[in-house]
Amino acid sequence: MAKQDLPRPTDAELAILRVLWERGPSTVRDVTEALQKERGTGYTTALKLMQIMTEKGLVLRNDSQRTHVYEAVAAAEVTQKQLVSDLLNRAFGGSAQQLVLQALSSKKASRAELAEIRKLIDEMEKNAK
Amino acid sequence: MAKQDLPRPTDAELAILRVLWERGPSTVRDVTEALQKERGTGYTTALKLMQIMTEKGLVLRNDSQRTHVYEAVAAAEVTQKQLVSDLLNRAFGGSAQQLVLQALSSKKASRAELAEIRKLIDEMEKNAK
DNA sequence: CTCATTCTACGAAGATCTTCGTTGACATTA
DNA sequence: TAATGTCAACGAAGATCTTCGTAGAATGAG
Repeated sequence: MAKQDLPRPTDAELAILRVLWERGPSTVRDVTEALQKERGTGYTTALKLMQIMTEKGLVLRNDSQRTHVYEAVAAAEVTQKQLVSDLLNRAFGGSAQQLVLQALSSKKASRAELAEIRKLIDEMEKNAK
Repeated sequence: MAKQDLPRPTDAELAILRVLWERGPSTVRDVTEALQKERGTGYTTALKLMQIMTEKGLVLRNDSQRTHVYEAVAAAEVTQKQLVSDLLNRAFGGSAQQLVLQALSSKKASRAELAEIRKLIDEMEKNAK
């Protein structure tokens, strides 16, 4: 039990999770290099963040080798869903419709994306009671 | 010019903005009472937050009366769009489609809501090139 | 005018976030 | 084995967030 007690990741933590989601299990060096470009993150900074994330349970550390290997505990989809749900409650009063509206208009989706979303809605209507 | 330089509101700040959006221009006392119930926010806490928000430019203060009246600078929709766009970039690599998917599945929308969203997509498809 | 009430201002405390310098352990290689 | 480089651990500094105690100014009642 327990499993969904993961705290909301901070901005810097989320950046690290994104690297882990993309690369799979990685070392501090790997993550640092990935973040070096987009944020200029230094090695000890990434290390410290990943140590804290280990304490929080956001990542898992394999220290059987001298060079530790970290991996995200929750899959991208799980964390993303949590973040959306959180934003939904904090800023939209729970109205998924409003959020979807803002999401679609903030970054105008392509025709193909719209079609995909429409397909999704069809599915949901079928499954809705 | 300038106008969209508003910083991302923190959790506590967002709670205050939600009250201002709902009630319109309000006093510290008004806001405190609204937040007292859902968060147990005290008077000086709300006051301090609103003072900080004034400095940040998130709210406007009318101090022509002894009891100051505050109002949100940005309409709900503007701030919401910013928050969604922000989350989109931080957690979804810019894929609006993925975000919409998570939003719809996290809080299963009602049949009516789904219909609304579908209508929205129809509009967007029409306007898309 | 005096007292009690209501308000804003100020500052500080504790928590969290982010960054990084330093240290000592370990590994590689010359 | 001695020198060099890589790594995790630790602590601390500065920033921001959140809360609230206290003080002083304005207002209204008696």
